[in-house]
Amino acid sequence: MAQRTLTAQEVLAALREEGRRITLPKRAVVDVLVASDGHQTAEAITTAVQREWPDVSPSTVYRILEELEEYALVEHTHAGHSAAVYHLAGREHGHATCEHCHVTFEVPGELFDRFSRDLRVATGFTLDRHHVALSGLCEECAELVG
Amino acid sequence: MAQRTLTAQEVLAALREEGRRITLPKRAVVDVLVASDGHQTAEAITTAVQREWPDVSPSTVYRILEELEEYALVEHTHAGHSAAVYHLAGREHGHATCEHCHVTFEVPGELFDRFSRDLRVATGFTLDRHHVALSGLCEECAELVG
DNA sequence: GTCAGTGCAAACGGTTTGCATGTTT
DNA sequence: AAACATGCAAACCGTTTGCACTGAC
Repeated sequence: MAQRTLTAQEVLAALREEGRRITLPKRAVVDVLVASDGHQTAEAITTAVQREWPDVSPSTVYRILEELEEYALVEHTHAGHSAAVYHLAGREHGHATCEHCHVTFEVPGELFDRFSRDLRVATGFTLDRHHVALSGLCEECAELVG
Repeated sequence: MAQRTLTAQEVLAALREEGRRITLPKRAVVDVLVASDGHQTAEAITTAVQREWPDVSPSTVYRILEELEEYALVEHTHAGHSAAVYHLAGREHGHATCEHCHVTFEVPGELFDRFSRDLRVATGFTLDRHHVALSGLCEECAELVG
């Protein structure tokens, strides 16, 4: 897996190489993903795209995100009951979502290594550290909420 | 936190003590939870209840589960994109859901201890080991899927 | 010109809610 | 009798899908 996130050009080039067409909505979605380089819901991505291109529809954004995931250019993560968050593929990491402020943080992949091994030995379960976010409280909210 | 799961009588007694009324649907839901002692979706609980009491409605089951959670008699856990699973409060444990067969397993609480500490030290994040299930592959599916 | 990609609107699964009725206390 | 709890149906949110049209190649 790559050690840095991709650029817009790299993402579009990869799509072209797979024989997919490059369209305005795709450029817009990729631009939003690259610009924010964060973990955003499909709705947030749609809103950001629509600021510049108001008639790009939510369903198109979902289809584009799905297409990007198919070629491992984007990944999504689920956090509790809330909407999935999407981000460019790149650094290997896990996720942790604050139950109070609902922000999703990255967690360095190495932190999972020992836990992942212990878990497999004890239970036979192979951890996918990426696809579901850990749940809990971020530092600020832990102080507030107790 | 208690070290064993509750009995139906204990659950109903706790509700009564809180001034809630004991109704047929509540008895039925609690019976299903006690009988299976597993991790079930609201839909599965509803179906089980309806085998004996066909006109208990799904919304009532949701409301009862919510009420039981309010008094910490039941807990629910999210696993990826799928429906939440509910179970009686009791043993302290985490959850792991197989991405392939969608079964949710319990993970002994102690397994999380070191990871939880490392995570807090490294990132400031306080893990809630219960509310979101780990994601990955169970032993059988890992063999099948690779 | 062809076909992948799009916008729209409707459907979806899981869950919540408003309201009139029924049942526990 | 007075709350509280229920059933039903409709609404909800995030997401997916069918369809006719548009625009990249």
